[in-house]
Amino acid sequence: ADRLESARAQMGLVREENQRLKSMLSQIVKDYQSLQHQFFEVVQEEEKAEMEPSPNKLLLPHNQENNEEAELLSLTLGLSSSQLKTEGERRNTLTMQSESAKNGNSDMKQELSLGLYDGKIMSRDHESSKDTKEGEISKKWPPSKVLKTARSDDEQALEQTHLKKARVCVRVRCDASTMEDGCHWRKYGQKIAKANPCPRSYYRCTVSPSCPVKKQVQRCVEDMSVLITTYEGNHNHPLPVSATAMAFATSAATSMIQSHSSTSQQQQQHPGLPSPTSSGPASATSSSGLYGLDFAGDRNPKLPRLYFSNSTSISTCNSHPTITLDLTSSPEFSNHDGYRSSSWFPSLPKLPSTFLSFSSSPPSSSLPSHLDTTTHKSSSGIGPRVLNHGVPPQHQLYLPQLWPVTNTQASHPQSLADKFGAEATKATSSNLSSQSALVAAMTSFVGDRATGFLGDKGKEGGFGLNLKFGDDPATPIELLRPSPQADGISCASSSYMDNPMALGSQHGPKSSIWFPHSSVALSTSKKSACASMSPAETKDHLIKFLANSEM
DNA sequence: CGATTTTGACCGGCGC
DNA sequence: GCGCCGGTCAAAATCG
Ligand SMILES: [Zn+2]
Repeated sequence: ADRLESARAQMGLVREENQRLKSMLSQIVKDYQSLQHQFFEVVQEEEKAEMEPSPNKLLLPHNQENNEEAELLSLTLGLSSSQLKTEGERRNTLTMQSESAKNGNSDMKQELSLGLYDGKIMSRDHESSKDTKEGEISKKWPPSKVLKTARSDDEQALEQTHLKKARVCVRVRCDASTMEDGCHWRKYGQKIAKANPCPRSYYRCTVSPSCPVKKQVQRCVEDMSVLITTYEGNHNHPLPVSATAMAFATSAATSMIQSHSSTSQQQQQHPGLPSPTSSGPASATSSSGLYGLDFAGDRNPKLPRLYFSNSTSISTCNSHPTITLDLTSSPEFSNHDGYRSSSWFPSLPKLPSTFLSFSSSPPSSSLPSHLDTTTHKSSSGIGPRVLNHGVPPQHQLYLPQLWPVTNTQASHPQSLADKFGAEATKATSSNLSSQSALVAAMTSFVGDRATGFLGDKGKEGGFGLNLKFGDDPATPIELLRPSPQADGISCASSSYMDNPMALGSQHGPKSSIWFPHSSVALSTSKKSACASMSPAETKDHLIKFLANSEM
């Protein structure tokens, strides 16, 4: 009886805690959203007024070997570093002044119209934009001749580090020809890269005609069931909630790379999607502590330990700084782990390089190795599986289930595309989303309550995001979304998340969030502070950022 | 009919 | 300068 009593008490506490966390999280998320929104507005305005690449460019700080963003959002409040911040402000004012000639300097006025306007301007990429505004080419990232001058500065900056735009490579087990990440993509090319019989497809984000984001998809040579998606750039527009997860993850990773590379030059390269040609100087990097979200306290009831994947690494391929998130570990993690440690990242001592991993169970909690043996048939069937069963399961195998078991069912591998609702897909994508979303949420949470003061400025009620830390240790964190009616935001259940179309068309702008390219979020983890930026710094940025966009 | 995919031409960077 | 190579363009073909 006594025992029971205490147990009950504990449960109560836990529940309470849970509750608190929940509300906090939802709050945070809301804040975040509103923040994004504001940011977006600001950027839009700037974009509209922009066309003044040169000056901005010049002001761009060195470590800004940004992605395309540099040009598009050259005036955005640089999130990457504090100095940036200030510079950004300055820039802001500048542009404002110049622009003020036409229309006041107020940003809020044009918010709405801006969006539309923006959309129109770029109706037709190249030519139209070219002739529209006198000579303000500038914004077209499709690099090329025209930009030459405008970019030169950037280029130089890039050259300094010998690196090109950062990329985020995501490995995920997926049968569909392309991973559903919530965005809309248009394929613009396909090529068979050397060293990999599987053709590589090139996609470009079509959500906004001006969006610089690109991605390339290719199957993994070693394991055909693994899809390697490489993202490049950050969206310059709000995107459907269904896409925020990935977007966030990638943008965060990107900024991470940036900050990382700016400080330390450790790069490691790996074969894989990237062509083998890449053979730059690659120094091993212990990415362990580097990445945020390594919520220590696994024992701490407060925060669950999060690991994104058992493997995240930074490398350089074709002079593109690349961060790789490996989400393939789920079902047959042991295999992969082995594989990975042996061939994927040969030089990397497979240390628990954690980025975000979503296993609520502590690493130590050995996961039943049998798990892999049992679950592993899944999608397979295709291609050779190179598995080194023999390889000793690495220490870091926590994370048995990134996805619910259901996902392993892939009964009809190929047909994924059509039967979108199919279990497999659903499980996969939705969870992927949830996970990332979770990360996002957690990140911002841990990152800083600074966001808190943003209060309820959020116009659209944000997508109520409720976290529920499963009671069952085996069950990873679960993301619960409010019903559509709840807040006007769609995506009631995760299943909705799977269909971007539905989201986009039915719910319009309301259900969108924009993740600029926040470095803020990422570097905020507590214990594992990013080498390049201390939490404090981050906080500072965040605050400044907020203040900035607040006006 | 608009949006997207296909696919071979085309381009710039790089190593030789 | 040449050819390989990762990428991109863009016209034609398809899709829905
Ligand atoms: Zn986009």
